[in-house]
Amino acid sequence: MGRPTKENSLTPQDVIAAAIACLDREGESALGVNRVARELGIKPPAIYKHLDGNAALRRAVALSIWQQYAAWCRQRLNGVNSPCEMLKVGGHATREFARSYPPRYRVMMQFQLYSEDTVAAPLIRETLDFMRRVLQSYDLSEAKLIDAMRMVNAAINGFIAVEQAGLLTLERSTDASFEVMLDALIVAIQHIRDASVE
Amino acid sequence: MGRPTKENSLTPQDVIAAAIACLDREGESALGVNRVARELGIKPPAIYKHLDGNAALRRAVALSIWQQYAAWCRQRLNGVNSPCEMLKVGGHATREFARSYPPRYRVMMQFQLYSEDTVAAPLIRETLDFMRRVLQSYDLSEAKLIDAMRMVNAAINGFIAVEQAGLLTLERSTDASFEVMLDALIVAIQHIRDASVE
DNA sequence: CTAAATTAGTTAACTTAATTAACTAAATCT
DNA sequence: AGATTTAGTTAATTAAGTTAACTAATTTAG
Repeated sequence: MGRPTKENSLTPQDVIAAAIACLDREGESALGVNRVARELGIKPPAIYKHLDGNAALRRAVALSIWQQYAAWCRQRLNGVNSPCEMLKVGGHATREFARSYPPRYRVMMQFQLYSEDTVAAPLIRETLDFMRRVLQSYDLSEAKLIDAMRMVNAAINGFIAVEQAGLLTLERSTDASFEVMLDALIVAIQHIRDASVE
Repeated sequence: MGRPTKENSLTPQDVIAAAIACLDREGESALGVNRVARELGIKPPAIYKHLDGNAALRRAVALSIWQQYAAWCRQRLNGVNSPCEMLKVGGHATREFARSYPPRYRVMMQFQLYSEDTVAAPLIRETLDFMRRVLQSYDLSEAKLIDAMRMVNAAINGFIAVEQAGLLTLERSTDASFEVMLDALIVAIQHIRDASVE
């Protein structure tokens, strides 16, 4: 039985969307050519007409999620102007994204970036660039700005990773701990600014 | 071809050690029953006499790595007494462990802890308990102590995760950024201590 | 000291996933 | 209308995980 009409035929975007649907419903192990083909009602080899195998599928999904995350943050940061507020809103936006779509967050974070990667590198750099703009208002030297970016990024994503791994079992609200951390990070940034360069 | 003498027969520990050897040499994808059986010179089904399949193997490996990490940190912290130094030494020890054995670090961190887990939970809790002892000398209330633990843990492990994902590509020494972060965290802890409880 | 019971391994067979190759027929282009 | 493209197909290969049935060396009990 041949192929359906062209209008009904799939695009790489359709495949990626189906993969993300599987991912959301069944977790990372569902992110495979066979599972996604079943989701789309086609046979596994047909996937190869749109994306070159499992690795390419994973990569395309990760890039798509990075874009979703960028849009998610952009929307929430719209209209926020004070650097301190931007940092907090950005932190909450990231955590909210991770809590809304845990498997997407995991795939996004596990994505291995190779510096030669001419598609992924600019996308991810751009996504993180808003943080640079936020921190720029703290009037830091270039090296200190990078240090601050790395710290904030590490703390926020590290918190979320630990939280999602189920390692925050102590008797204390994780929401409150996160809020306290964001405040403490702002103080830490100021410390980096004021520290003498050794 | 029956079985070898009992003295030559394998133990679960042997299987775990072989699995970690595969992991170190070939990365996470080598962490499977078949690959490990080949490493040991036996057939895949024989693994099941020692560990109940792939999931159990992964779990046992993760727990073993947690223990190695605990020993690694204990050794480096031996003799260090000032809380500030302990925090820094602990941070460096963790990063050094991750850089020495990247796949082990990844497996350890990806290990999903379920609170019902009566074997893993105490082990991991105990491993992180030294941090509690360090922070206790900062004289924090219980809630603040938990907040500080979560922040320090998040920042250190987040930094390492981002570093290992290859996302630290900017023109700035990652060693220096890490050092700056540890100093800033100490200030952040003091801020948590001094902050009024809202 | 022999006979029974254990048990660490085996082989054989099944399932599922990824992948490649060869094929088919609908849609498009001249 | 006929040639070409191409989105799908089926068939076959490889590899991993798993289960079941078997085997023979070791241990243990009588």
